[in-house]
Amino acid sequence: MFSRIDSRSPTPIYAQIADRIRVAVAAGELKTGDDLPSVRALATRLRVNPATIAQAYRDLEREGLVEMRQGAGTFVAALSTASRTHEREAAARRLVREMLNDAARLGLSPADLRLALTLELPETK
Amino acid sequence: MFSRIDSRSPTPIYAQIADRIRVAVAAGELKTGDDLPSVRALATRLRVNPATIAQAYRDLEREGLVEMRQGAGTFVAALSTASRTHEREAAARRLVREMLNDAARLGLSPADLRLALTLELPETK
DNA sequence: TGTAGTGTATCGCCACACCGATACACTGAT
DNA sequence: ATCAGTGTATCGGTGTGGCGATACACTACA
Repeated sequence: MFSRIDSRSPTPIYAQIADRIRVAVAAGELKTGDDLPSVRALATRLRVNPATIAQAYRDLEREGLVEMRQGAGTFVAALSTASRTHEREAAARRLVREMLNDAARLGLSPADLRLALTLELPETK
Repeated sequence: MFSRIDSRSPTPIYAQIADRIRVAVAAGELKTGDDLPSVRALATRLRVNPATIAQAYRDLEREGLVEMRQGAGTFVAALSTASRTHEREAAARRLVREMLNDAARLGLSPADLRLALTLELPETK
């Protein structure tokens, strides 16, 4: 699951790890109550510092995706699929708003974005 | 034109300046051949270092938006409106691709994005 | 050809993000 | 009550980006 960790990537290690877990949860590979590898175990496996793993887990906890229990471990949080989709919608809207901001900073109009979207965004059936 | 420069903003000063000029060009406030304030003039006006202004101008030059001529000044580049729109389209597509990347990193599907777009993106007639 | 005005180049300081080393604090099973 | 296993906290090194100070190089115009 954590085969590809690139310490020379511009995206920091803790972010790469958090990303992996986010998609695993979204894809259903990780379910409510599943335990993640311990901070130490994953750290030694990836030859990385425990604090780095902890930072990834902490980010996920702030998002409500996992729950860290000192002394016990880190587990996928018990969220209903409803609230989970709600979270995804909120995240998607943040992304879109961010893109709109960037577009405004560059002097691009919503029409410019619409054109680009029809070209780049995969069709959904 | 440069009334609002916030040195405490997370977006660096040179980027704020470049942004202002980009939207001014996009809005037609600056036309081909218009000269921008000199590096020094703008630097003293904004109480900022000349190198900071130069960096903003250099970024705009790499984008092909302005032309810097040593000893002479900095001018809005002579681009056809056709190539200008082409540039805008390319920039918009970069933004969209970047958003798609972020979405993938977060485990969001194109469908999630579509929903968010219908909610956040202003209608265009 | 001088000079005022322009962009250019280099250096150094500062803040901040990333992350490794290390020690601490808690929990649960035995 | 112990102890192995868990998360937590802190410090420090390293790299990088932003940007100020300062000196340099070029150009246009009188």
